[in-house]
Amino acid sequence: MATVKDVAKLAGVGSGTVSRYISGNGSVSSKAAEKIERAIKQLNYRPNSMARSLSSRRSDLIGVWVPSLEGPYYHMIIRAVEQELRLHNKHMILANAEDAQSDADRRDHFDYLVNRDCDGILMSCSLQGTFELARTSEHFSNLVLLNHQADALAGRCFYIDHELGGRLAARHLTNLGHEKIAVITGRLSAQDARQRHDGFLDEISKLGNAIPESCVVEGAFSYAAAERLVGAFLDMDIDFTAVFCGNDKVAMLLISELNNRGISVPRDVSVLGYDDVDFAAYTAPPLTTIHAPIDEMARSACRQLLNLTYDMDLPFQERFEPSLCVRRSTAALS
Amino acid sequence: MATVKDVAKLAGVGSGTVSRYISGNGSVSSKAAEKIERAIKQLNYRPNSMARSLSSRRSDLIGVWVPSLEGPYYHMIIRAVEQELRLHNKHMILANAEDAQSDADRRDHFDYLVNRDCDGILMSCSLQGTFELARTSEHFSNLVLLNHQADALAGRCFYIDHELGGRLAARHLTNLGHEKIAVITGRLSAQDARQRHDGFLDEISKLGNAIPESCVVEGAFSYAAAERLVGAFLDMDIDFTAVFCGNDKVAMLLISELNNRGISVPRDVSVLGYDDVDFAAYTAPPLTTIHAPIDEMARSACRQLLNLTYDMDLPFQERFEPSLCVRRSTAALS
DNA sequence: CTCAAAAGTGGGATCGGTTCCAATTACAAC
DNA sequence: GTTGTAATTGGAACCGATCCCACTTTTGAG
Repeated sequence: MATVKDVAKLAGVGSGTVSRYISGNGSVSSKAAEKIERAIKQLNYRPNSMARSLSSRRSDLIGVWVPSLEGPYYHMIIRAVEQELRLHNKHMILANAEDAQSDADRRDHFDYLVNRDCDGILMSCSLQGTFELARTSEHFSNLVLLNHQADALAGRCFYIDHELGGRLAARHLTNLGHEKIAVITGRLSAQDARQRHDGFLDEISKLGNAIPESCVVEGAFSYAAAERLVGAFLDMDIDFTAVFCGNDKVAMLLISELNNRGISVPRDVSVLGYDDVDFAAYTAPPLTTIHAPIDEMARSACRQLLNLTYDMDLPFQERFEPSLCVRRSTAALS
Repeated sequence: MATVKDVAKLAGVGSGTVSRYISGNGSVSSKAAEKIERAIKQLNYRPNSMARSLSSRRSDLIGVWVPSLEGPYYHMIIRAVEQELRLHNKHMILANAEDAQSDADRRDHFDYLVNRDCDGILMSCSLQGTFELARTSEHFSNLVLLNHQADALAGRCFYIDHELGGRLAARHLTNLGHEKIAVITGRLSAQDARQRHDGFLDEISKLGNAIPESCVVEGAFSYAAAERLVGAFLDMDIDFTAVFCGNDKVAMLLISELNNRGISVPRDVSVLGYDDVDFAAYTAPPLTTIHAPIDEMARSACRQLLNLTYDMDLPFQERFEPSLCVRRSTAALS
């Protein structure tokens, strides 16, 4: 493999000139540029990224930490981030903490990124522990958070206004005439689940309704956990005509299990999802859900991380608004 | 940040000794080891990965090329690969060619990985073009392919026996008494889609049935394309009691659209999926499908890539067998 | 106790870039 | 033609590891 020196020699210039030509930092005469260009072509030269990183002290690597890769949610984030980074010729390295059993494990996953000397880190988290993780990290300054609002990280938190999302959900179900509503939330220790929950219940009460605590079920959201949760929920014999689910995965699962028990959606029961993940439009029936602009949020976070890390000036926005997306899993109470 | 030299000085040993201690290549006396260990702790030393890579000429980076990140299929691969690589302290960098418009674009995406000097590349492809891409690459030797069999790459191709999968599908539907069967396949220029298709039709004819060409519909598999495909398919007014779908995404979509048109699954029509992706068990009704061990295949490919690249000796296997997974989207013909 | 083989060691050369600096050249204004 | 400023240049120093080599120490067999 050819090196800068080879190129410099062939082009009859100094190695510094070649470097300047390639990086675009500093001026190079057009005569020299032409000779260098020719030499690069002739030698089929490609800069060595390790050498470049060592010497310039930037790896051009962005670490992405996610708590899980099961289901569509985090995948949508990965997809958006990969695309955005590729646009700027940065590379993503990924750490999935799904198999972590403890905070120490989660830190290991974090270190897996840090040890790679990535220039910045994007954490998609909502669990309390993850934020603490970020806080104590030495990489604090080039860190950006998805799905968490924290004063200490003002300007680096990207989030969807889930409280609003909860309100939209409450209004939709109320507008349809539903009063006996059950709620399946994610872990309320997670900020985003909490906000949806709070927004929903507050709006419900503002609308003159009240949901007894026994109608609110809390649980985790992996497919397996959600399956258990939904089963347990239906066995509780709660009297409801509509269910507000903490995410689309749970909504889909719930519909499946309701069908299984001979209950038809939306004829007998309305089911409202949350997130509007990729498959939400294609279930049977297609999910009415709260559309969360996950993709745009991820892109924004990514752009701001690039700004912070590489002193760029890309446009971004921290807060995103969800919107109601009506399909066919909810219907007016007959 | 502390360097080897700092550690060496503090420990009162040479830098080579520190390096040997850390990498485990070469012997270090227990006395020296102890001093080094102490110094590392005291200085909070962490090796610089770029310097290490430059000097050792290995980046410990594995490139993963996928044609798309839409839907669960490739995500399952990403998830498996990330986990397997992390286990061996390698890092994944990802290139998603979803936005590629041409072969040149796809090559750009490939170069995006190569330019990063990754040590090995795993390509998950089935399209013809991708294989050509791999063939002409200078990284040929440390390349492993998912979902493609090619003689030129014997020992580096990891695949599921889709012909068998097609046969299993044919037998299942035939056993249930279905004769009027429609088929929705992926692009037949892709090897894996072709194999499913061929296996299915061949087995059907072995079983004494025949499917007219007009009952076989070919199309692409993005959600949007699949939606159009399914709509067009249903508008064709084919007479069928069962449909064999090229993947679960299409099966889910088809069920949704059938419901929409007042046709119930499996009462009126049986729908058979393929792949057994993560959500297949949770649709309404849960999908009967051909389980493809995607996860294990990806892990195997990854392990063999590690073997080739880092001279390891991890167990692997090239061929995987699909199996029938009966849930509730198919039923006996009444 | 001797001596050869093995184990352990220090430090310099090296990997392939970037970046700084002093020196040179180009150019415009007068 | 002179001068001052800006553009351009070559090359050395450096980034922080690995790894080789020559050397010293330890080990154990006889």
